[in-house]
Amino acid sequence: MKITETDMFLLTADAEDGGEGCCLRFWGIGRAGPVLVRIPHHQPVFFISRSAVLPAGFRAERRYLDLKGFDGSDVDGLYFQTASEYRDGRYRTSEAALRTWESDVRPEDRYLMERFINGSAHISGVPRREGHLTVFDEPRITPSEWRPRLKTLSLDIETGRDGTLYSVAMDIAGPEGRQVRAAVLDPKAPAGGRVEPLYRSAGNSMPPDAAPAAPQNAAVFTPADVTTDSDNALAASAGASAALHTSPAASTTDSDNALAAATGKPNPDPPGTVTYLPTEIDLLRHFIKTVDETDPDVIIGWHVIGFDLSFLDEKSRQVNLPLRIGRGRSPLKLTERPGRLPIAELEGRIIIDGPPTLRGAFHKFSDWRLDTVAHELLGRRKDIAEHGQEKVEEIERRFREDKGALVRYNLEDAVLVTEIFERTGVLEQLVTRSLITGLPPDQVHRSVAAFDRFFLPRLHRKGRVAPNQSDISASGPSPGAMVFSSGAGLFEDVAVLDFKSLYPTIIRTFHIDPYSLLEAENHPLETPVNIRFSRSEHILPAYLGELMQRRSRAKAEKDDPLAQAVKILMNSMYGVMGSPGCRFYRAELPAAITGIGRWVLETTAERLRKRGYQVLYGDTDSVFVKLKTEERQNPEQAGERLAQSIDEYFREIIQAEYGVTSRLELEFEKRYVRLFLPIMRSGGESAVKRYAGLLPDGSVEIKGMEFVRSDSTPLAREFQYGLFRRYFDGEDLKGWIREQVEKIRSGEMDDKLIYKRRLSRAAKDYKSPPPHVRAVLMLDPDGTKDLREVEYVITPQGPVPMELNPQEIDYSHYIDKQLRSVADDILALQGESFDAVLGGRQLDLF
DNA sequence: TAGCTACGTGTATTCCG
DNA sequence: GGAATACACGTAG
Repeated sequence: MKITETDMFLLTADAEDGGEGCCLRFWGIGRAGPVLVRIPHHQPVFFISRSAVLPAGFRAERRYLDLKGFDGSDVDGLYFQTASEYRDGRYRTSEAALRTWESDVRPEDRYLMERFINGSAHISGVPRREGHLTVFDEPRITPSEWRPRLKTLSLDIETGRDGTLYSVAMDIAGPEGRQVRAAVLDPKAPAGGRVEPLYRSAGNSMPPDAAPAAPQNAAVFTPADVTTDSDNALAASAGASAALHTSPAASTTDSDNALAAATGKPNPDPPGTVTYLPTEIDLLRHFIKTVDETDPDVIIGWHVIGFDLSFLDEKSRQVNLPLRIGRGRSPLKLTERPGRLPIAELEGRIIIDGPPTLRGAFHKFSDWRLDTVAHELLGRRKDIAEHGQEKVEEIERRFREDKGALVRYNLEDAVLVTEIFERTGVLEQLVTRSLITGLPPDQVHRSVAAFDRFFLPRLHRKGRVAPNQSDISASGPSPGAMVFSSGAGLFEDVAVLDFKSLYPTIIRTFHIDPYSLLEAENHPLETPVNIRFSRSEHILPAYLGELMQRRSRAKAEKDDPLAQAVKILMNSMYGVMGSPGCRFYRAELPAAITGIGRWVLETTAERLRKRGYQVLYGDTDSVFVKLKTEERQNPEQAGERLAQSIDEYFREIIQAEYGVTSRLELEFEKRYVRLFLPIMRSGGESAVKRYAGLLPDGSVEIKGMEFVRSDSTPLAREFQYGLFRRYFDGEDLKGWIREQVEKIRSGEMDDKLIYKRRLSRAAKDYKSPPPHVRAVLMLDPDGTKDLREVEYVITPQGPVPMELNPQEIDYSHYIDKQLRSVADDILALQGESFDAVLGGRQLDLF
C-alpha cells in the first residue's frame, strides 16, 4: 500500500448507487492522465424542520443538529443511504408539504463545496489502474490550485439530406501534440476499411517529401484550392452586394485568401489518417474507438451538441450501437428539452460548444457561422463558402464524386474550431473561471450556482442552512441604476470619472448579503437608503475583499485572464442576489445596492457642482465633468485630483455617518477633448446612453448610436463615423453629406445597404411582423426552417431577404431612414437640417 | 444548464376626430 | 392624417 500524492482538475461528478451504497465519483484530469476518485458509502443529507413529522416508512436517518433554517427555525438533518433514496426523500417530503432546506443541492456538489475544493483537488491515497484511468478509493482530498492542460477533440460530421452519415472528422490537440482523424463512408471500401495517410499542406502543392504515398484526392485539407462561387452574381448585377457578408462574390477575396494560405504562415502539420469505411455503423465504431484511444478531456465543436452529437446519438440508436464515448466507456447521455438545446453529458469528459462559449467570453463577430468567425479571427475561410441549400448540394456532390474533397472540407471545419479555441484562449479562460468558482468549465456561466458554491459552506459555519430555490418567490421589479444628462450639445475638455467595481465596493462597504440582512438587528448598520444590515454578521464582504486582492495580484502579475475571471465573478453578485432564481433572493438586496449606487452618484455630482463644475452626464457609476478653463493646461492631473478628493469625501462621510470604512474608489478614466451629447430624436430632451467623443489620441469613440448597433446598415455606421470625425475636426459637413447622398443614388453604396437582424422567436409568431420578420416570411412562409437571423434590403416592394437576390433598391428609404436622423443629430445643434442641406435636390424625388 | 435594470429608436397598430 | 401606444431589438452599464 503506497500512498500517492497528486493533483486533479475536476471535469464531471456524479453519484452512483450500488453495492457500496451511494458512491460519489469525481472524474478529472491529473498530472499523469485521467483520474477517478470514488467516495463509497457516502450519506447524502438535507434538512427538515424539527417539528416535521415524516411519513411512515420514510427511509432516512434523522439526526439532531445544532443548525437553524434561514427563517430561524430549528432543523434536523436527514441522512440517506443512497442517491435514489435522497431524491425520493426530497419528493416525499414535498408531497407531504413538509418544509425542507437544501434538498435541491446535489450530494456531489455539497461534498466538494464543504471542503472548499474549487476546480482542482489535491489527492492523497492509494491508486489503482483501470485502463487509461487512475482510480482512487476514498483518498484524502484537499483544495489545490493546480492548473491542467486539457486535451481537446474537435468533432465535425457531414451528413446527407436523407440522413446518411457521410463522414466524421476529428482534430485532437493536447499537451503531447496534434493529430487529425477522419472517416468517410465509401460503400466500395473493403470490409475492414481502407486507411490512407492525411497531410496538412498549403494549397494544392503537396510537399513532395512528406507525401509520397498520398492519394491525389485525400491528403490536403487546407482551404487553398478554393472552389469558386462564381455564380454569386448578386453584387455585380443587383447592386445589393454581399461584400458585407463574409463568403461571397468578390473573387479577389478568395484568391487573396488562397494566396495567403499557400504562402502564409507555416502551420505545423498535424499528421493523421483518413479511413474509408463501407457502412455507417463502421463510421460510428470508428468514432467511438478514436475517442477511446485518444481519450480527450474536452469535446469541442460548432453547434456540436445541437447537431453533431445529437445526430450521432440518433444514428447510434437506429443501429443499436450505444455511443460509448465517456470515460470508462460509458454512453453519451442526451436530454432533450422542449424548445431548447439538448443537454449532453459524459462521464469524465466535458463538451464545449464554440458559439455560446465565445459569446459568453464577450467575443463579437458579424454572425456566428463558423466561416465568418474563422475569417474574422484567423483570416481563414472554409472550403465551401456557400451556406444553406447550396452548401448541402456541394457536400452531396463531393460525397458522390470526390470523397477526398469531402474529407478535406470536413476536417477543415474541425481544424478551424480547434484553432479558434486556441487563438481566443476560451478554454483556458473557462479553466481559470472554474478554479475560481469551483464550477466545472462547462458550467462556469451559472452565476447562481457559483454564488451557492462559496456562500453555502460559509453559511453552515454560521449555524444556518439555506432555503430551497423553489421556496423563493419573486416580488415586483426592483429599481436599478441612475442615469442623467444635464443637456445636449458639444463640450470641450470633459473628464470621465468612474467608480471602480461600484456594486462590489458598495456590498463591501455596507456589509450587504443575505445573511447580514437576516441578522440586521445584530449590531445594526443603517445605510443611506434605510435598509439595515448587520455590522458584525456577514459573509460576502470578506469574500469580495479576497477576490479584490486576488484581482490586484493578478493585475500586478499581468495575468489578464485571471483578473478578468475574478471581475466577472464579482460583478455577478448583484445580479444573483437580485434574481428570484437564487435561493437567497430578497428584494431588499438589489434595492440596497442600486439605491446606494444612486446615492453615491448623486452625491458625487452634487459635490462637483458645489465646487463649481458642470456635470454633464452620468450613468450608474460614472460622471462626465467639464473641466474648468484654468485646468486645460493639465487636464489629466486635474481629473485625477478631482477623483481623489471625492474619494476622500466619501471616506469621511461614510465613516462619520455610518461608522464603516468606505471601499468606494473613484478613478479618472479618460478625457474627451470634445464630447457630443445628442438630443432625443423623438423630442427635445437630451438623450442618455448615446454619445460620441474625441479622445486625446485623435480617435473617435461612439456609444449607443448607429455606429455600434449591429442592426443598422454599414451605410449608417460608416456615415455616422465619418460625420463625427469631420465634425470633431471642424470640417465642412454639408458638402460631404451631399456627396454621400449622391453616392447612394449612383449605386456606389449598394454593398452597404444590408440590414441584419435577429428574431427572438419563430417568424410566424409575430402579431404584426416588422420588416425583418416579413423578409424571413418570404423565405420560409410556413416557418419550417425557424430562421432566427436575416439579412435583407429595402426595395420599392418592401424588405427582401438577400437569399432572394433583390434586384432593385429603394434608395430614398436609405436616405430618409438611415442617413437623415444620423445627420440631424449633429445638424440640429447647428440650426440646420438634413433636408435643408440637401436643398432642392430632395425635390427631385417628387 | 435561469445574474440585473435603464434606455432610445423605428415600425405597426390603434385611437381619435 | 396625426398622436399615442405596443412591440421588438440592441445597447449602456
